[in-house]
Amino acid sequence: MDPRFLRTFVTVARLGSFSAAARELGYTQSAVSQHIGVLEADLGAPLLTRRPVEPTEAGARLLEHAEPILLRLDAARADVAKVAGGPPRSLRIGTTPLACGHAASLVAPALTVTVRVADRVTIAREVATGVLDVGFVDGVAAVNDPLRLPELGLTVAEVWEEPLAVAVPADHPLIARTVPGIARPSSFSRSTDESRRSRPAVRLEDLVDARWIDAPVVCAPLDELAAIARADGFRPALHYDGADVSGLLALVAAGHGLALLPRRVVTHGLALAEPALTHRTELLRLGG
Amino acid sequence: MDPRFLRTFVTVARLGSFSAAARELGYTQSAVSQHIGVLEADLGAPLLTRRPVEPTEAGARLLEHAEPILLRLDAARADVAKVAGGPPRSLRIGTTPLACGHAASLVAPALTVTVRVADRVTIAREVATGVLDVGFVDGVAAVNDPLRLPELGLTVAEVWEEPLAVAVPADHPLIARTVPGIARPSSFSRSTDESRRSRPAVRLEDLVDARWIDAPVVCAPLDELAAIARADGFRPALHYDGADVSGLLALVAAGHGLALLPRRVVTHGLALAEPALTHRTELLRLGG
DNA sequence: CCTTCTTACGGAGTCCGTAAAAATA
DNA sequence: TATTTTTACGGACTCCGTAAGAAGG
Repeated sequence: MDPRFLRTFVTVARLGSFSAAARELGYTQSAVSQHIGVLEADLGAPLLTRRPVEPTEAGARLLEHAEPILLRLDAARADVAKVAGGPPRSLRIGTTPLACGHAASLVAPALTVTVRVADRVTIAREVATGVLDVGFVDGVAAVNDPLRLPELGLTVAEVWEEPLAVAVPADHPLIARTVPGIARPSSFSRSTDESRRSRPAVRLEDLVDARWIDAPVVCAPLDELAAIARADGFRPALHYDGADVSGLLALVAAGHGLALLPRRVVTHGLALAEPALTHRTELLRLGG
Repeated sequence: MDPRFLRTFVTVARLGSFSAAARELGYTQSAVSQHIGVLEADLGAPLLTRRPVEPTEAGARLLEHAEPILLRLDAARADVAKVAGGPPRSLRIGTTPLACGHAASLVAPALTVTVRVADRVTIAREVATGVLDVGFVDGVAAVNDPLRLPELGLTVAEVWEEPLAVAVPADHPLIARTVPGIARPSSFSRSTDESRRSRPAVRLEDLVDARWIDAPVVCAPLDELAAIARADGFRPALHYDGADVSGLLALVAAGHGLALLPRRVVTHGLALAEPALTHRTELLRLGG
């Protein structure tokens, strides 16, 4: 199973065409056909149907392994290159939108610093492959639990955890029902210990049936949230693909749904009863 | 980075010798030398020192990636072979010692069933590579958290969670100090809710400085426990390499140290205050 | 010197492009 | 028939064994 063949296999599967894959990879169609042929002979099973070109069951199984393998091979190369190469000339920082504040905590030395914002998995991948030097990623997790990221041999160099809150519109019925009158803009920043204690916090499982906004780039994807909170059925009322927090908050304010975010960015929100759930930011580095 | 070359690299690193690796892999010394040479040229850095043969810094980084990659390649092959091959003739079950009870829950169909007992990582590896059809592994984790296993594309088909207890000798000072008089053999099985409530449970972090027995094959390794319980310094008083629970309990009874085990196997023990920590057993299968 | 690793060289096999054939819509 | 994939074939390259050459201890 030559990695090159695996690469053409995933490319063919992705593009649904031998010829298109050949074009993308700089091979001839013939070569691609031979790659797939060798792979199928080696594994003893057809991996793709032809016309239309789609993965067979065996091919689907292989696909699920091939991509992590190829990614990890790139990570290995990048990791070796890093220790082999001398001191870095520039610093390339990657960060998810909400982790950007922590990224600023890195004192910038006398280097050219560039910052790139993307989603969690992209950041992890690019740190692993050496495109980025460090990455800041955030998400929702149980206290002291690492974020669930693809295993690429990355190390978590530093960790920050902060409380969560459910962002809600100012006039959301849930506020009226469970915590009357807290929906003031400064509810979190100004509330005293006393007012906070007197206000019952919301349990996540009670909000399962509410309308949620799925904003996987900004914070935890809903399906992941369901796994963490041990509650099925967080169905999205709306899918927000932006990377911008204020845009998400505007949607929440307009009543399109709720969102689970770090308390610091939430103006109208409900405190969480789950103390074991936090917003976690991790600083990722390559190697050990 | 031909996987074959990676394989000879890890073999050379493990054996500390080109010739020994050649013997083990069925190559000539020359071929092994060429493999390493190609790898070093490709990555642009020396990977091994010669005489003595030891990984360089770059080599150490590569090693950390190479083994998971090779394992995953085997897993991919096994996974495809599984869907390609017809219905299985025999069922090979792997299990960790404490998960064996759950393994018995698998109703055995009209197949030849063989059971193999090994440690967690071995079981996971052999399920991934198709040596075993299913695997039962156990360990300590936070409630609803998966066990930390090498990422090999395995699926968790079923899960059991049960309460934990700290196994202690009948006359351990901790019993006298924290929960006087509970060290009766039937303390857990016979205790009523009332007696249980009146008996203060023990927090794991209070036991950090106690003497522990590290029994990584039987239950969670101590270093992992430290990570889960967020407490450093679980230093082992004794390292138990056996796979046998009764042997471990005998050592505990003889006062050689404490052990964290599922409550069902503990006769003299302390209940845990952490409700979020459980003994978890997972049924592992290949593929999705 | 003896062990261990490296280098030189050549045969067998692999990889991939050109070109022609086959297959499917 | 038009498009896409497969097969045939050959050149260049790779892999690995034999054998001779360095390099340590």
